[in-house]
Amino acid sequence: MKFPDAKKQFIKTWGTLGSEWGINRSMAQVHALLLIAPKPLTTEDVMEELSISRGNANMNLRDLINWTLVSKELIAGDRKEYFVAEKDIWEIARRIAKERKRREIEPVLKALIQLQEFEGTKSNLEHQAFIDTVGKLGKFVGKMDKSVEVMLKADESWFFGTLLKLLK
Amino acid sequence: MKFPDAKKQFIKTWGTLGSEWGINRSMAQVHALLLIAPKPLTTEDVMEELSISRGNANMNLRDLINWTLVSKELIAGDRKEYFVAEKDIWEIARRIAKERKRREIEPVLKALIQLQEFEGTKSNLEHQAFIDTVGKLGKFVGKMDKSVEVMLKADESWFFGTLLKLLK
DNA sequence: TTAAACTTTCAATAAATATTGAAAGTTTAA
DNA sequence: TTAAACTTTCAATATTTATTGAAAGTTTAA
Repeated sequence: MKFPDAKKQFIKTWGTLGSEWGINRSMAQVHALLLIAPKPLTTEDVMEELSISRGNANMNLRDLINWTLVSKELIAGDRKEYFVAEKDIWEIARRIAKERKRREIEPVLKALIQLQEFEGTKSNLEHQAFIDTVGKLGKFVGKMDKSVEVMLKADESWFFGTLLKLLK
Repeated sequence: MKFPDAKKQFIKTWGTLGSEWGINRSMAQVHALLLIAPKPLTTEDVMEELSISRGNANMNLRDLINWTLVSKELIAGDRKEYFVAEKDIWEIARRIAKERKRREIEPVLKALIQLQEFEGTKSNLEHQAFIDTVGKLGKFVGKMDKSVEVMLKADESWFFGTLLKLLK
């Protein structure tokens, strides 16, 4: 396989994964492109490589910066903005985990805890099933949240090495 | 908060989480409804409770069955099909993990391994950056895959117990 | 200042995805 | 058998989400 095809294939694969995980396909593709770029790219580079519009490239780059997966880089003597992706895979995983925890797990946890205030009637089957499920789900999501915290504090070799060895 | 509101709130919360994770909002809502149902529901029950069409209810129930999160239940002397959700939260998590591993992680891993066949030119910066990133990503996704395998074999108290104890 | 170089915004449009509902298909009781 | 009871399918439609591109906004060099 020649380089241009390998590159296309990689971008496509990452884009597919992104969309399966609720992430905009273009955003995942811009990320893929930057992940394999040996040097900072401009908005124009991204537009050209992925055949997307300026607005699209700009918005997705901005989103990637919000996710802290990409940062702007200034190059002396050039007015253009350049972009680079974080290349350390473990660091990427941590940043994604951190954001998803904040954006998704925490609000759900909060909602579930709030729903635990519902008291209901002891003799009412529907009420009891609700209380039971919401209680168990709340506990579970709480543990998930704590687990992500552990992962955020850990370093990669501890996480994959020590932990997984202990769990076997 | 009264029961009907708590119920609505729960269904809404679960639906939102679903759509953030690339799952059809209706499918997540049908799941939520079944999770808190004290007894099996029919397609009609689902249609009515969620104000969705017969076709929609049917398709989402079928999808949930494919995910092994819901099963059909026969009630003697009744021609209708009834549906129940798995209620054990750890079991739900395992089944989701199992399916996502199979549908998403494994194909990406396969693609990344295949891309590692690309050899490239030593003096070519682009080639070297590509090889480096794809190699590291492949290793990482491989570890993720293994971790999910561990989780699938573990039981809940072992998994969260060990993990969370190590935090302290 | 000014104007060129560059970035951002956003209303219009396109594309993707979900939903409907009626028709076709299947099963069962009589 | 048949027809009622029930489930599934799928083309049409609606809804949501992503993309475009030109205009507005910002920054910088001269």
